[in-house]
Amino acid sequence: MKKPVTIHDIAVMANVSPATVSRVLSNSDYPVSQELQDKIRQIAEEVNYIPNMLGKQLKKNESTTIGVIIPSIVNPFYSFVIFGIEEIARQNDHTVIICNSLNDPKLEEEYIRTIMEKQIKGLIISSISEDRTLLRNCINMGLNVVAIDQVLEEENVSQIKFDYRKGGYIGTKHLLEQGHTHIVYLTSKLDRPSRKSIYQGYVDAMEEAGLEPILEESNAGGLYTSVYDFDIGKRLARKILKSQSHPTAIFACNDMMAFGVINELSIQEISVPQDISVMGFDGIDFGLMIHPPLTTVKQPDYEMGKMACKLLFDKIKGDDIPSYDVVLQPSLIKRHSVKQYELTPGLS
Amino acid sequence: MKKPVTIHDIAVMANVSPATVSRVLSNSDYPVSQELQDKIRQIAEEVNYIPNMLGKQLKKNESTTIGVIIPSIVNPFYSFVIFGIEEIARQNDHTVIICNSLNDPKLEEEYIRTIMEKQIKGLIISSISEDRTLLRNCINMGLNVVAIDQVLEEENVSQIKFDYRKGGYIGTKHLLEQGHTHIVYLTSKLDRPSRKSIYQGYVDAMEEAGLEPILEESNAGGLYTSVYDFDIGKRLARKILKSQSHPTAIFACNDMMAFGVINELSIQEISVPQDISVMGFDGIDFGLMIHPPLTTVKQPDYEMGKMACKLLFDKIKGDDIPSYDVVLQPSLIKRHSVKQYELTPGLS
DNA sequence: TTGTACGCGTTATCAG
DNA sequence: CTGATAACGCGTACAA
Repeated sequence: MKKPVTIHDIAVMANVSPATVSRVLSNSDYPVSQELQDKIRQIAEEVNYIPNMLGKQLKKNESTTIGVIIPSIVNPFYSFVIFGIEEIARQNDHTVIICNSLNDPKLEEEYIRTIMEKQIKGLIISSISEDRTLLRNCINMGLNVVAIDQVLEEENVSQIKFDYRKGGYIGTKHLLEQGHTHIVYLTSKLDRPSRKSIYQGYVDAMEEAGLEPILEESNAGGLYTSVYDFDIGKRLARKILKSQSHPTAIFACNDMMAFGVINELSIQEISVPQDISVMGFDGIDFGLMIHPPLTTVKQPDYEMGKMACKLLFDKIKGDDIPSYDVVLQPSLIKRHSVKQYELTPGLS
Repeated sequence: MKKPVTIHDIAVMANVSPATVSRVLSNSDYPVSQELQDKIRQIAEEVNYIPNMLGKQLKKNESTTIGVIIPSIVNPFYSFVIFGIEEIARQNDHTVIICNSLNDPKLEEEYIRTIMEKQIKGLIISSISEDRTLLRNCINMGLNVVAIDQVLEEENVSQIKFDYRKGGYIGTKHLLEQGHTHIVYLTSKLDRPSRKSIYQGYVDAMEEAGLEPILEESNAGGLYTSVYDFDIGKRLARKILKSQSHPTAIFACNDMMAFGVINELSIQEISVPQDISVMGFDGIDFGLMIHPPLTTVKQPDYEMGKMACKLLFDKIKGDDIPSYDVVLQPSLIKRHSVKQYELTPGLS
């Protein structure tokens, strides 16, 4: 295991100064004679020179990696977000470090600290923490931050927002347009702004139609596996079936829960959508693999990641560009888990 | 955006030398009087000192990040692998950079180079490339490598293997034991050792039972999305139904394909498992969310990631420990996509 | 127990 | 156009 070769080594081999080698090998625009350029490049090639980023970054105080903090990568939604992020990062010759906060503010803080220590200049975060003092500090020290998924109202952080309320609204609206009037909304704990917004959209659409919103909320808090939401869906579905309310449609706050609902209904031999219609929220690919394929509200995950990363590089490069937010719009994916009733003439 | 404070700054504030500050703040075992320790720590706290890892690493030639190269994070299997990796990495105060090779040897090479430039000492890789010269070089220069998923027969790389053949064998065996004799094996292109091995296990079990193996192979090559495999499953299912072969069971080379098969069968109103049984391979969580819940062969993804990362740290720390491989065993997850025929007395 | 001085690999400044 | 030299922030012989 020999020592790696440095520009100094190459310098002595080529009988030039390390400065000249640096200028050539780092593609500086500083003028160097073609003759020396060729010579140096050839030697570098021969000895398999690999530049040391640490030295470079220490000197230039720049970084070629960005940090991403999300609750958990074991969630198709975030997988796609990261996929988008990584694509843009690669185009900008940056690499991505992934941090699963597991919905734990303590872990989140630990990761932010690590990111600062590593002199990373850019962070994309879905923050779960209430306490913003650390992040505030880091921003003041030059960290560029883009928030996704969860809003993060802080000066100088850009946000990729998503119109959750509208998502809840158009999902409900679709059910109404198909003739449903007895629609219950299923959700895991309404402890995050995003979840509240979806619910709000549902409420708005219902009230607009002069109908009574019916909420079924799970009080269980914050795990992060997909099976977990699935189970919540099953449990709430059972609860609804036992109750006296007989909805014609169920709107679940995410696709996993919707899968759970459909699963439970099919076990109890209630057919979807003939007996009860089901609407999801997220638009992950698996929705089209189940039976019936899930009608759902699409939250653009991959695009969200790409946008977030582009925005981040805008911030990192142009220090004079003002922070701006982007609000992505939901769209409806019509598949086959929602039944159309006889159109009621009164509805549009 | 003020300059970050360094140990030198703290040194002047405390009227001591930078060396003393370094010794205290880096928790060196070098003796420093309690008095000074307290003083220095307090000042560091007050001024919100954040150590610069770059300087530290440049000096000590150590790294606190490991690299992971996998085909695509948008694949539940790899998501879980990474989840396991990150957990162990965190326990060892390391951070993880994710590289999606997208099954492109060119990209893979690019990432390996980047990892070397960043002076990273540990790499976990599911390599797609045929050409090992670069990796060979890196290993000689001190890179520690653990291979997962795809075998990588190189001196000094440890491997987390998985007994694919056995997986194919026990999956088939289960179908045989349930009384099936007409079993067809569905697979995407047999261009990787892992896929060949599963198929081999299937063939072994069939021949052992004196039955004819039937192979249905997709010739389409290398995309990386889940929907892709799903579609292959659907297409191959259609092909089988059109053909004169009338299998009682279908064994798919991964769960996504199995989902596709089940989906296509259910669309054509062929009921699973009453008319045709389906066996998957992977054991991802979604298998239990579909109808019927998928019987499948489990490949331990999360555990694979954890093992790989532990092995990697063994290599990084103990430079005298010999490389060793770990072979993980498959297990059968019995759910409800396989029907039991009347037991044939002749079979065990 | 503390301080001095140097070097890790690189780039930027300045002088030639 | 090229070279010497001084940083970047930190750890560590060696000296005191």
